[in-house]
Amino acid sequence: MKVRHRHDAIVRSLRRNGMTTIDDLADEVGASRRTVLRDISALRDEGFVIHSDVGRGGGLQLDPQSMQTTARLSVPEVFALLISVAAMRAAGNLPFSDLADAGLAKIEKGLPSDKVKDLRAFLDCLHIGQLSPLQDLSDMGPMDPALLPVFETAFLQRTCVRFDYRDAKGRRSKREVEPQAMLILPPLWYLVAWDPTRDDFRHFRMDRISRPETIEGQTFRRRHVPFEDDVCPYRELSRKHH
Amino acid sequence: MKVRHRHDAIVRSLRRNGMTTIDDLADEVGASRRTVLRDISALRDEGFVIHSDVGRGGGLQLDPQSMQTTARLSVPEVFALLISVAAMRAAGNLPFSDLADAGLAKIEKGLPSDKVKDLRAFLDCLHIGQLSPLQDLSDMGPMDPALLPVFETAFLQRTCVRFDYRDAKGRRSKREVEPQAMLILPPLWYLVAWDPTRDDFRHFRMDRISRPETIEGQTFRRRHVPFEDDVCPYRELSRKHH
DNA sequence: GAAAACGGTGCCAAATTTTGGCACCTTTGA
DNA sequence: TCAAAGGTGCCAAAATTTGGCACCGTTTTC
Repeated sequence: MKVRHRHDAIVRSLRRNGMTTIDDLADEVGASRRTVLRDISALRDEGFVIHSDVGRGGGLQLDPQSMQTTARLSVPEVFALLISVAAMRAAGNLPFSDLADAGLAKIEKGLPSDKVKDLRAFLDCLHIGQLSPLQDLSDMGPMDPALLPVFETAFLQRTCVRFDYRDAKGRRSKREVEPQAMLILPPLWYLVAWDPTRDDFRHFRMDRISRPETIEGQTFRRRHVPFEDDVCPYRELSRKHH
Repeated sequence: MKVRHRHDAIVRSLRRNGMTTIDDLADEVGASRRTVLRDISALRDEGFVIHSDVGRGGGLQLDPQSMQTTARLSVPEVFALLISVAAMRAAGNLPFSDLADAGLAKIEKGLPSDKVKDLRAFLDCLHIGQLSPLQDLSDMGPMDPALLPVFETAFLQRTCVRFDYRDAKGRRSKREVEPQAMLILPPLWYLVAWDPTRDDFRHFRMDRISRPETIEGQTFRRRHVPFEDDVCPYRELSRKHH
């Protein structure tokens, strides 16, 4: 029997019986007394609160208050948490990131609404870079509020997107691209997209995009976006865009 | 690395990259090609839908709609999430902080009250400064992975900690201190601790700490750490440490 | 048509983790 | 005082996981 399953069995038994002894548990799950003790210890590490009464007539009791993670989070809340943790990881060298990730994975799983999946698909394409100390933030403009819904659709359903773009020198152009990823270099947001007419990746500062719209019925394949680890190979490009 | 964690890492990577090859995955999670293949197989058994394109130019793709299982959030995971959100709020340039806070508040309600008190107490000890543009990051070393569990225990249970420290001039010393706060000046982390033998606060760069261990049974009282608002009065000190 | 870049399988020895047994400790109720 | 309870440290045996290796079948590229 797998460890995981045995742990589950122990928790179930504790829930059911209220009070149990280690030997009974060992008997029930078919493991040795020593192993059950180890399991109990592991469960405590995981956060289960298990009271133990030592001495004759004693036993184990699972605190029913422990491990209640029945939090019903709203979709925007989960979304916000996801971004927090992604940003945290991107900052680098932060302890506990793995734990936070693991926790979020569980939260997600507890919220099986379609809307969450939509947002998640959107977030899957999110790359968050290091804060650039030399960044010039002065010309960061507001983002078009229509962007988010359009790109949500784009990332979830892989539909192409059309928009107007104004580059660093103020030149305007019309684009039709395949959105492949989002790149966040706080506080700037970029869209990384494959441009079929140029047959190459291009990236667009989100606050320079206007009049975005979904191109109905025109879908695309995902490509390998050339990111290396968490380091942003577009650093030079983004600087150029400033 | 535990199997379960590797599986999570793989799912995360698949989500992030959209399209990946097995060799890339193996590289990323630090396992062999064969092991990753086995993991993929296991994930498929668990219900994840992973499409594979064989042949040159092919790769793996995770169906974002694919199944998710039940949730069980552990206290350390909530702990990690709290830190993430606190860090993000301090960074100041990402939206959605309020939402993330609201979400976490809901999660907290599900935990036993004493745990929440501990978590809050820890958060109170977390000070996150602004990124200094002039920061010299060149000598930031890797943190000892043993630090995390030791300091988690220290902050949650108020146990003293023993470790070796190497200061800016390379001098080594042994320390036994009471961890009072964590100071984050991205990307540097400092431990702010009361040193009983010196009868004063000392701070330690996390990446210069080695061989950390919990001093079993020796606990301490919290003290008032002399921070003012979110500004770090140790700025000079930390610079001295660079 | 050959080579290269993909995913995938079977097998086995080595590495790693888990397990069970044992001795022994402390606490508690009868 | 004794028996029944939880708990720890240690170690060798058992089980599982891992990493090579050889080899297959596709598909794209040259």
